[in-house]
Amino acid sequence: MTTEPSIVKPLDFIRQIIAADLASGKHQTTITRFPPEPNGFLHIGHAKSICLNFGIARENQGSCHLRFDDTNPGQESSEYVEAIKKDVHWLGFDWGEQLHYASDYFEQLYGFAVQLIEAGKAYVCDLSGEEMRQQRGTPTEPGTKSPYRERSVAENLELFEQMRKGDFAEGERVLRAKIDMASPNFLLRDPVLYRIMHTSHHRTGDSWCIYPMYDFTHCLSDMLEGITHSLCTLEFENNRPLYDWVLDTLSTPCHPRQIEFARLNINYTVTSKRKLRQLVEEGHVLGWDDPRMLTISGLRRRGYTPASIRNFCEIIGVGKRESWIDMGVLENAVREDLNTHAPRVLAVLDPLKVVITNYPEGESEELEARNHPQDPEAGTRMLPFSRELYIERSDFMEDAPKKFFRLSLGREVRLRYAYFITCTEVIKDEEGEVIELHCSYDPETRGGNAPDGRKVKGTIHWVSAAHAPQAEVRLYDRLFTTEFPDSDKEQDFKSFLNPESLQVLNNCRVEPGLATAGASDRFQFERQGYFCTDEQEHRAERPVFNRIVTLRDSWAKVSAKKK
RNA sequence: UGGGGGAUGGUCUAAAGGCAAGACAGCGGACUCUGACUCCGCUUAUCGGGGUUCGAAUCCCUGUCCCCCAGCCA
Repeated sequence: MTTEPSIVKPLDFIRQIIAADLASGKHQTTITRFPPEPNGFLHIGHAKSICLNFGIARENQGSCHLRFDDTNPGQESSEYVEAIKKDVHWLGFDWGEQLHYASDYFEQLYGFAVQLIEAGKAYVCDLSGEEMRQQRGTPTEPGTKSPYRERSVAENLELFEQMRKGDFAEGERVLRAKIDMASPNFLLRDPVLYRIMHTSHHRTGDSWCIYPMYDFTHCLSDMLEGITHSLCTLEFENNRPLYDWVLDTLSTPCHPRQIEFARLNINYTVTSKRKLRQLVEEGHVLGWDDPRMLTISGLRRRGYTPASIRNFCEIIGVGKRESWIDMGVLENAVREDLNTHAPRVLAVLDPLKVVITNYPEGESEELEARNHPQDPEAGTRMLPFSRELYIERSDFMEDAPKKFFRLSLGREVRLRYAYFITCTEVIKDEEGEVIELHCSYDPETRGGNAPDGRKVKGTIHWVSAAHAPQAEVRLYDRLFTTEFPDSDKEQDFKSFLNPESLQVLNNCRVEPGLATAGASDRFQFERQGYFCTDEQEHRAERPVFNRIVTLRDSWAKVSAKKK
């Protein structure tokens, strides 16, 4: 990955703050962090955060820590930890030595809690969750103070230690900060710092039965790691006063600055870990890495390149207003990358047999084809040609309009890199379905050009029937039928699932070289789109391709408009 | 009826008191052995109302609309 300093891009508001902090001498370096909770797979929204945090660190020769925010053991697992590490690496980022877990700080965090109690700034509260909720107040009315708020330091210390020892049942007591029950910000109305959970943790096992809450853990973890800028999404703006309160109250040696930015939203999909998990667990998709999911692993399996995702994250920018990015922007990012890098091949997805009646039976020859039209260095390959071919069913039309630049009875087209052919006869079955075409070819046009200078308007792709391996091709469409599936108050987002988001084609025919393609190899099937061998299921005996994205198709636009 | 944020073409992002710019989408055209790519052109925006100023997207006042906050989730 390279940074291009040639074009001076305006800095986003976060980079401006960081540049100012460096310029003023407030900081000598920049240390950021990406802090996922290991309770699910990363999605495209996380990619934005990853690119931001790791990108900023790289630009400033600082570092970016990968820290797992693993304070809620019921939800979390080490499978998620491994998946997340894999995804961050795949995206092209490296945390070096800076791999951390909030659970590494449990002992220190406990010590900070004790300090807070000693300072009279925290207390053990016996209220139940329901009671606490009732006493929290409303936006306009202050909450009521807990009857346990004025316990002595000694009693709090004793109780907190008992909580740690496991003397209480789950939910029986919590540790609360003593701030202000009348604050207009609910988060300052004596928030819970620790709760009792008799649950094993994926890293600390059963050594703890009290677990710190996010607001207590996150700021202190940032502080312990010397994070300079703690970047998070907008919904944490209300948490910032609490973030600052904890660090100020404990007079910590450093005080990272929390800055909030707008999370990424993309239309026709959901970017919420909770909802993605629901799709997986309820079987609406095949797994976290289903190619229709905008998880990092789904995008990888779909065939997206890391560079295209990074580029996408750069294009969309970083700001503070809530925004919805059009799915087309993501698709365009991968097209742009693949257009320059993906080798071109011929593959027929919906085969229609063509017999070249004037081509000798039992013979074949090889024709040279370029691997990339704009890149001569990509080289060439040889394609077998013979009397029986397959073309795309949609490239033939019996009653074709004038603007249909493809095959029709009596019309001449070019077979890419091969010959001009003219359709002479249409063979149909009893139902009237076209099952075969008879065509004649012009031997003079070998390679694709006519010596007499005559032109054809259309060029279509083809494969030689005897030489083309059969393949499975999976076509993907958007997962949801509506633009904002999760913003409907009445209807569940799953009711907008697109029943046609996956279409499996079993009878595709591809050019011979594709059988030996490796796992996750990407190609452009000419005139159709970009495809990728499936990282799990592709085999030489049974090639499996996933469609990454279609090519732009202005003919589809024209023909759709006429309808 | 509290507090915290936000409003620039259809969408996203710039412009830091001085020509409202770029990308995506859309439309039209050129080119073409991919109806791809590429190239050219075009349509479309500062939430409303006041004010300050030679000059306001930007500063001030005011109104409107949208998002977030009452988990022992993060």
